[in-house]
Amino acid sequence: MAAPKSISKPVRRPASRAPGARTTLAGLARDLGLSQTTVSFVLNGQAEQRKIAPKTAERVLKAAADADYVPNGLARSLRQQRTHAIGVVFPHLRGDWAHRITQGVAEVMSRIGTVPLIVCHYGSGETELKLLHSLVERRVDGIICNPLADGFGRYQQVCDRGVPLVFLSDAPTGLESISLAASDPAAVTTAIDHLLELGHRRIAYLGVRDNRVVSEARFQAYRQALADAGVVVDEHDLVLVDPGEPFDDPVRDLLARNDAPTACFAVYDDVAVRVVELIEQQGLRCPLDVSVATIGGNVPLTNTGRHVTTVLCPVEQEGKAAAECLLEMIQHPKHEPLRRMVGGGVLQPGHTTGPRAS
Amino acid sequence: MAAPKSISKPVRRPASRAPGARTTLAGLARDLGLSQTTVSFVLNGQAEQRKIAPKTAERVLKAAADADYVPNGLARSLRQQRTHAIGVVFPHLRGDWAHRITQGVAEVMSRIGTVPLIVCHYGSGETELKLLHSLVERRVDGIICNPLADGFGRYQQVCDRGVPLVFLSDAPTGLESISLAASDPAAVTTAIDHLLELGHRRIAYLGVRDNRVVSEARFQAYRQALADAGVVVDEHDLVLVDPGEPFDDPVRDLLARNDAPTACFAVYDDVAVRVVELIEQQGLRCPLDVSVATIGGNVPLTNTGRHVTTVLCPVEQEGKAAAECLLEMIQHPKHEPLRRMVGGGVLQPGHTTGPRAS
DNA sequence: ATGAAAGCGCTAACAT
DNA sequence: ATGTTAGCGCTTTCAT
Repeated sequence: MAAPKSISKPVRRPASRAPGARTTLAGLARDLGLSQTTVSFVLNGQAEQRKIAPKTAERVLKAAADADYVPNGLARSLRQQRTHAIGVVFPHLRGDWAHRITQGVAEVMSRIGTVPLIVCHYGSGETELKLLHSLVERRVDGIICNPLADGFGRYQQVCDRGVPLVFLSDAPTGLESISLAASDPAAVTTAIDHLLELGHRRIAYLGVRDNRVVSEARFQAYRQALADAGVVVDEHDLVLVDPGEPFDDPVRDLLARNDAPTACFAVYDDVAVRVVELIEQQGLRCPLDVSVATIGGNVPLTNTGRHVTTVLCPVEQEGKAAAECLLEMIQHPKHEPLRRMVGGGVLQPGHTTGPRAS
Repeated sequence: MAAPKSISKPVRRPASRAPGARTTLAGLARDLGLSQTTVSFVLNGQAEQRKIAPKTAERVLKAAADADYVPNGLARSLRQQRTHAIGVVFPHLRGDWAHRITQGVAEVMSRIGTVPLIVCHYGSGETELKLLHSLVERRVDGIICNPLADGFGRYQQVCDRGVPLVFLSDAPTGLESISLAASDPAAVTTAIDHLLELGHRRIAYLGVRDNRVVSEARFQAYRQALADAGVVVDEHDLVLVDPGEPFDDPVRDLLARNDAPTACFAVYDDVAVRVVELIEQQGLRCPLDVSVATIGGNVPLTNTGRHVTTVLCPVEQEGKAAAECLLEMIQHPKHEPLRRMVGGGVLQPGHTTGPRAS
């Protein structure tokens, strides 16, 4: 019989033990002279249920507190196949939009002890892809995403990999297989109809070529609303700038024309605010010379004395709706894609007038 | 010799196999007739280094792609003791502040393939505690946090648990042991001095009791700047509202007084914007009747025709500085606490005047 | 009322 | 050039 090479097997550490060595469940159990099972049960509040002796439970709790034990969520999630985290993917965090959305999301998710992890790709599809991949790798329980117009492949991938996905606010055409929570696009119609009712027939469109589906959808709704009213759109009244590009020059050109439009529809409320400034800088009055309408409620200013008519969107409700969709999908996989439209879009008038008699 | 109970050991599954069963490294290796080691090395781009036959490497890559293999980040992180994620904790996501901060953070972190996971507690200390705990449990590599004034215990805990922590923007007194990246508080002094130079002696303070250290710090800097100039502050000129509470009434009262102040300092730029609106609503002109100064650069409007003097903060730089601090701490633990002050605070004048001769 | 042990899916030190 | 294997720290079934 060959002599054993060594009594204690050689220990192989994945890395040199970090100096801030953390207490583990095993360590705790060893110190207490108990099994991991018992300690685990107590720490997860199952002491009663598992008939652990109250004295034992108490000892465990005390030891855990003394050692400042923090369970390793990675190990737990790996074992449970559940992270109790979701990803929320935004193209930007400007204005109050992301704030209000996530507030709605957090409210719903806190009910099941799930934390929304927010990521932001600043409009870059490449970054978005990396972030989505990272979230999938991290095995989040689901993802809420405000989609880019050209990201279909990425979103499909997420779904194929089995991660529940809900689109937020935007309704990418061609991906009806993915759930969606959004504001009713009727809000645009509300705004345009309001201007039409005031007598405007020349309503400019101020938009951004920002690669977002909502931009396109709003543009279409604008055209449709005018078409429905039998109004022909002058192509010169369409101002579409690239993201980041200032509105200054195109808007000035627009206003300087002899046949300048009598009203503007701004695709987002921050655009509206900027346009009002430009109008006033041009020595024109708002709404007397030019009326401005928009969709929003994200820029606080639009509701407080700015000369803009806003169709207020219930943004938090959108966040809640998205979160509820996702919850449904997490709890009952194998679902038809859900579509939740948040009504609302309340006209907040009073800052628009009819066109001046010329 | 006792007969073996069974050829194949009983399999114990933690849960019923999810229907969307995912490919694992083991499965891939089995299908390829290779060891996990080989597959792992190839998939981690160490094929060359480990002298894997190019043909083998190719086979592995193809199989992984075909199976749409996504590595399990939980398992990887558990093993490597590294998540390649950091937490970024905000009290709110309003305005452009969080957007600009995270842009700076992301820029730095992307260099080392680490993703910033943003969380938001909406000003609630209780929620903040939960979020910090969750991040620690999830074993993020570090945390950047814009602290609340009463959260010392929570932050100390994070540090004690061995997670690198950097404070953002705010400088909690009494926690000098924690690293910090912030804007130079000299910005407040710049603003106040500017107003003093214009001849103002009655400079109101418009602030929020929002539980943030920066609010307190700015308030103190305001008092100090005036004290240094030998100006006595009228306690009636101090307007401090609770978070969420509107400024409308207190500001109207302030302006309606016979001895109304000739200038205002607003603690944040969104406050400034609101105050200008209120001033104009009162039929006063800004800056002719009342000048307004603030610190910021987060509300786009302040720089575009609003009648406010702003000391512009290089917000992205603050984010970058915080991220660089954190990086340093992650890569070299056992560090003295770092303090990085971002200079800047460029006076953007032109919208403030001296007091009117009375 | 408590414990033993089998994994979750991956990495990496150590063979061969 | 490729394989074996011991964990990372936890949950949970089954046995006692």
